[in-house]
Amino acid sequence: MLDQRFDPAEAETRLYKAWENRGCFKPSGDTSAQAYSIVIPPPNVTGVLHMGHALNNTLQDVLVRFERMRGKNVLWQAGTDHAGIATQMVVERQLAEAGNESRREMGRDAFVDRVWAWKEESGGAIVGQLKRLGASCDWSRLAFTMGDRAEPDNNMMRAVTKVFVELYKKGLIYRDKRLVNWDPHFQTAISDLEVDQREVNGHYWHLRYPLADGVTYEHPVKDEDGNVTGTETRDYIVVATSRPETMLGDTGVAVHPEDERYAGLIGMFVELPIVGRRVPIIADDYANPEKGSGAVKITPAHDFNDFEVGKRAGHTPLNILNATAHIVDGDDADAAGIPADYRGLDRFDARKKVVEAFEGLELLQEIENLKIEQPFGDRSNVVIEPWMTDQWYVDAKTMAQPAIAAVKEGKTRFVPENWEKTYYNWMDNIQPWCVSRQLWWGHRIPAWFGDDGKIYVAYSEEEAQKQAGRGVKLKQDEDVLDTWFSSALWPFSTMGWPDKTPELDAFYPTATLVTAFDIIFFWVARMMMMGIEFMGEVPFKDVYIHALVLDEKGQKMSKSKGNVMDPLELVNEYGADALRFTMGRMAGQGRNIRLSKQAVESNRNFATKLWNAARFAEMNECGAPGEIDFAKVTSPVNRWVLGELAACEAEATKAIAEYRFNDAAGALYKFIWNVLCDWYLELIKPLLMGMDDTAKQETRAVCGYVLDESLKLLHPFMPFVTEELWERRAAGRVDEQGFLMLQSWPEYDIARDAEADDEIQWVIDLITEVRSLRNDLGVPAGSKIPLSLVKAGPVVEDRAYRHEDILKRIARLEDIVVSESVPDGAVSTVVGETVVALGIADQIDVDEARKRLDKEIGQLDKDIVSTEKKLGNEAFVSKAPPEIVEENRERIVDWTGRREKLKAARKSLEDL
RNA sequence: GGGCGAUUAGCUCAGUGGUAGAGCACUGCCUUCACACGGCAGGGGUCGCAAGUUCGAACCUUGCAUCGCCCA
Repeated sequence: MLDQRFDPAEAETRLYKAWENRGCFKPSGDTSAQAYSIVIPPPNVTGVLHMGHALNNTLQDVLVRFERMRGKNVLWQAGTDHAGIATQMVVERQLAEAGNESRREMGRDAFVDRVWAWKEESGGAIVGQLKRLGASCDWSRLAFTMGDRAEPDNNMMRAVTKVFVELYKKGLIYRDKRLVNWDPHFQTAISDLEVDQREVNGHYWHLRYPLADGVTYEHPVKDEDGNVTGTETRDYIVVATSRPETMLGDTGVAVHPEDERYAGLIGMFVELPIVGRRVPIIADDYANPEKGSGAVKITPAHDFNDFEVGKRAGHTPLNILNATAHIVDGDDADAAGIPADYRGLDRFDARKKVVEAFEGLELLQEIENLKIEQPFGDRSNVVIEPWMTDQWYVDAKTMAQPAIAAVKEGKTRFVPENWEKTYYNWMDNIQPWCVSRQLWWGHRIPAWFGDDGKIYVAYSEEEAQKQAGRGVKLKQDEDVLDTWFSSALWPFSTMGWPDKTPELDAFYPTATLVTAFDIIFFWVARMMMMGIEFMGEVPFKDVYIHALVLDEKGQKMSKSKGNVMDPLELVNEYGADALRFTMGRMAGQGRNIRLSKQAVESNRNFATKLWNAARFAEMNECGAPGEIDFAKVTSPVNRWVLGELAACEAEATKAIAEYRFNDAAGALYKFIWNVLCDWYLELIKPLLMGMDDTAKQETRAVCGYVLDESLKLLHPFMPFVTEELWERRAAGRVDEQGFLMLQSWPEYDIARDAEADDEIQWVIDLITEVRSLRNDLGVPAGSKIPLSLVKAGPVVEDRAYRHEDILKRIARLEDIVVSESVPDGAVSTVVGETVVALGIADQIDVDEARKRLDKEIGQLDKDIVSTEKKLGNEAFVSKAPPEIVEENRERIVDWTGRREKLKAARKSLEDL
């Protein structure tokens, strides 16, 4: 006997282990079957499972379980990435907390050893968490972007080296000095995508730069309303800046070429305070006349826009900051003319000192308070500096072209389609991809600097030495590659590339990539470029972009807002199935998911409902019949439910195949709860308890069959409760037939039986109508009442006879008779074509009954009038499709008939 | 400023030209032999606003408003 409820905590780990131990997650290896593969977006090795992962992996698991059941040879490739900065940060923090020597003190090799040790010990906790969720990845192939340390020659490492070397040979990787986003905390370049633009309270300091050579000009003066009232003579020009310290590196002041105020100053010079440098006033469109004073200081070495302006004007950038964001010392300081007392100052101290100096010189015109956008490192949380350094770049612009074409040609398809635009937008404006990072944890760049001043890129130091020739001393580049460089190879490196492997033959290109939109830039684009370049084929056919998971108010979950929901807590409380089904039901295309505990709870209830349906089946000996021959099923209710089952299967199958997860989950929910539990199980109770043995056997078989089939259909979404029931419903079944997760996805040889459908629908309508009347009129729930079918024809009489037991049972009827007229003391209504009379007048408020009828008659009046009006419209009749016109005509006939009968019923109440 | 999207019942959302829907919440009744994590029955919406196209618009077009996200 089944317990009253499913116990997820007990069953989930047990079932998961059983699946894993029997190798259910591995590809079937059936090479005659169609291959289906998904590579997991590798979670960060330092990561913990968040809602985004829960959604992402639930959807992948639904697809993978579905396709496995459909008989495909399925690989869901698992793995994690090494997350350069994040991991290095974790280990550095540990060192600091333990009071150990720092990274720099212990040296590179020791530190990297330490990171590997951490990775082996506590990295990849998220793998265990994915298992809790039920993710059926092939863990035996668990990959890591840096490969297996015990095997230094592993393919993951070789893949990265090969890609770097070959791209370099093709000129698609090069070294360049440009501005990068520099993280002064980690002292490394980071990508645009790792920079958070945050709005913070800041200031605009309006600084007066004295004009050189005694030049003056007339500057317009405005009154409070902004009207120009006159001019004043100025021997300075005002620039506004949120970063006054950068003035030490200014190379000019820019004004808009059409800004009349400053037209006469173009070509003149200012004399920079503090550093005493003469710099030119130039014309450039970048200066915005509307913003601040309209004049903007230009610091090419420390601002991306200024860099471009400086380049146009031919200025040499002056670097004033070092790697830790302190003012430079030495040659750079000399070049910029930085006074001794500024050298070595922290950037924020320097800012104070510059402002004080301007104040002292009476050159500080104004301090404006306002919100400014400031760049922060998403890992370090410090302000990012644009900084000039030598870095390695991938020529993304060139590599993007075939990647763009592949989507245009439909080789890769975005679902939903509109994400193509985001992809194109990003790809069309793609910047050189800076792939070097000043970190120790990662793939060391295979480049060697010779003492001959040349760079040698090679597979190994030996090879580099060969290139350089004897006598040249080589030193390998200290830097490592961006984590995304190796992640970009994921769809083929995880399958063994650069070696030729059976996996690559079978599973590349992958079928689908499942990811959130914020990863389109990070990852999808880069995999496209690398996949096409090295495999000659796109890495995936479909890219399914799913929603973001927000809190119930629609806000992004974040630690600082304190609205983070932990998926594992929800799994513990409600079970993995409940969370998964919630994700599935809410995963509509193009919509974000607002997750609430309540939603998860209601889906847990759904699991309980299913469980209890199985419990009912067990109590009534509805076992597991295996197959059912639809042609031999005779009872209308059984033929009806089989038709409903087949319709549900068709809808669910189509929906999953089209990534409409919410539609699939919705169809299953409706079928199992509203069709199977609400009606079918109720309708068959008399058959199961009755004396007709043939009908009983048929019903037991159909009920058991429909239940087992429901388990199959629901399995991709709710793997645990369905697997548990699969086993519990038929002892020993798993040993004989295998797990539910390995059963074949249903394909039915079942047609809808219109006659059975009509009949059951009539029964449902009658029951519903009687219940509604009873409730509305306050008939006591327990009282049994007589029902008359007035002037019922043979079809209705037949149905009433056939379903007498169930009608009596759930409509609480005393008896059912066919009569010539509405009996005295009866209140009537209409079901289908038939007037149905209930002998309840003595138990109810007759006024209520009259009101109820009046209301419905009134509604019909309105509907009939509006439809008649429509049909009276010549334009409608002549232009609308004939079937629509016909539909409206039929509607009028139906409604009028119904109205007449209701009016008669109303009349019969007059006398009471 | 550019792009994308949203606006339908109290809440979360389906619904892409033909009688406005679901889940949750709410109200009433019911502890009936699968399930109170339940059953039954109800109430509740001029589909953001305006104009247009159309016989007919929640749906198509345009404009506006509000909100969200991404990019600059």
